Amino acid sequence: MPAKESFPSPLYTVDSVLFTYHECKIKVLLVQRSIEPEKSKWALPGGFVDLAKDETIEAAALRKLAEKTSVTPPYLDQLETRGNASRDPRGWSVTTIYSALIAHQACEQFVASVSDAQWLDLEELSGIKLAFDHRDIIESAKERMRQRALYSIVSGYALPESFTLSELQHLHEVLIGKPLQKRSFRRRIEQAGLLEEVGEKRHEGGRPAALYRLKDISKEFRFVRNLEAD
Amino acid sequence: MPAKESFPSPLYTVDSVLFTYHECKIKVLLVQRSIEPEKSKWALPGGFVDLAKDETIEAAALRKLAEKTSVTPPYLDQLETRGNASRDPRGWSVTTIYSALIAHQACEQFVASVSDAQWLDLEELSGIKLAFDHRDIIESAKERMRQRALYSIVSGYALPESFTLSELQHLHEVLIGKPLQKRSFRRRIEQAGLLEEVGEKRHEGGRPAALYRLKDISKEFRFVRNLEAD
DNA sequence: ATAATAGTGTCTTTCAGACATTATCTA
DNA sequence: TAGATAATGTCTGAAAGACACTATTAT
Repeated sequence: MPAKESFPSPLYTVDSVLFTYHECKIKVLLVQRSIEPEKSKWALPGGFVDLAKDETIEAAALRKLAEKTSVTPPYLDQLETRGNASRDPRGWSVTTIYSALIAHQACEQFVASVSDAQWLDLEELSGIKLAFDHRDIIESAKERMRQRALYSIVSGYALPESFTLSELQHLHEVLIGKPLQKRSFRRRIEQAGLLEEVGEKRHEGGRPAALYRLKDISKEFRFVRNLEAD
Repeated sequence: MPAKESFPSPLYTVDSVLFTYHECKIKVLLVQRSIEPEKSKWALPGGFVDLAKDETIEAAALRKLAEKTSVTPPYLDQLETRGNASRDPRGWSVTTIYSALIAHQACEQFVASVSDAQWLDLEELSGIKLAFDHRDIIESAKERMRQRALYSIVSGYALPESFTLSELQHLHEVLIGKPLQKRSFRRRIEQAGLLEEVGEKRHEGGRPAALYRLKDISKEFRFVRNLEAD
């Protein structure tokens, strides 16, 4: 057995992949780093836990998000934790990653008003310099979102509080990457009673669509059968 | 904005919930703490990352498990990370929890030979003093195992390398907490091609059962439809 | 009326549930 | 032979896929 050791702790941070949906695209919130290392590169919103202020790591993630968006997202879910000797040039570091969703309109103003935060299309990521292993993390968060779209409707938290079924379906189609059967999509949502009707709405031509909002149970609900993938 | 701060790191550890299956029971590996805090209470195998020796947090978890069982488990999966100001009396602490599976026979000898490690029935947990929030963590790992049993057969890694379909089904029944339809269980496994046949085996009375081993694809495979729960 | 989008009817397909039947062993 | 466990046949039922059809609006 080894002798008594001191065990310095690794650096520990929390980061969030905050998604939204706007103009038929999935977007992710990025902030520009103002300090070394990786200064001026774009990164996920996050940072060190404030041991005095934060009660939990989740609270730390929410605090960091609120600093960048002025609001706290209605959906936050722990994704995974990555830790190794090489992801941060400062040395051994660990980060717990949260996946979050918010309506674009809810923080559009605020994000547009600051220069160090922006919404970026998932498609445009390839051209951007990202800090640390954040590109890989976003990829993994995206894949989890895609899987979730097959058996839940939590992705609806990326929409405004009220939305049409067509909007919700289209969001799912973008996430999954292929078209869905309207009948199947609506049938299961109705059967599970996941939505609440609110009013009516007019569109560019066509019959007006009913508006819905997510019931709280949608957050936990999982369909027992997945939609078709690939 | 706050002034420049120092940001002390929280304590960071990795812990594993190592399950196995023996004599029709699910068991979890516990180790007795030899030092304060929570000295002499039973705890999950784990501890601090060794920044010099461990390349990743997963490697740290495996190293800790190997110290207690002498072998590395064939299945290891990151469960969740918990971090708050109150779970450890020493102060702010964070732990990343892995869920692992191993055949009972693979480490039976070793575990039986040391006094500070034991396999404990999930049912017997209520009578034992557990350190920190480990009881709650085990509960959460157990629930995840149960969910997985509905759409995958990874729980088979808690069995010896070769096993019968009846054994695998019974393990699933214990995890899920209710009997399963033999036909449904076998049909989906065969259709997905998750197992490999190996030989024959004799039992206490009755027709001999074919022996199978898990194919590697079983680790990633998910059925699109869950078995019935509740 | 036409175009556009929302919403429904209904038939097919897939796969799990239920349970009976056959197969192969031991005592 | 009976008893036990393994393995399969097959019918039913639930829910998704496919796609045509109707409904309601704007122009």
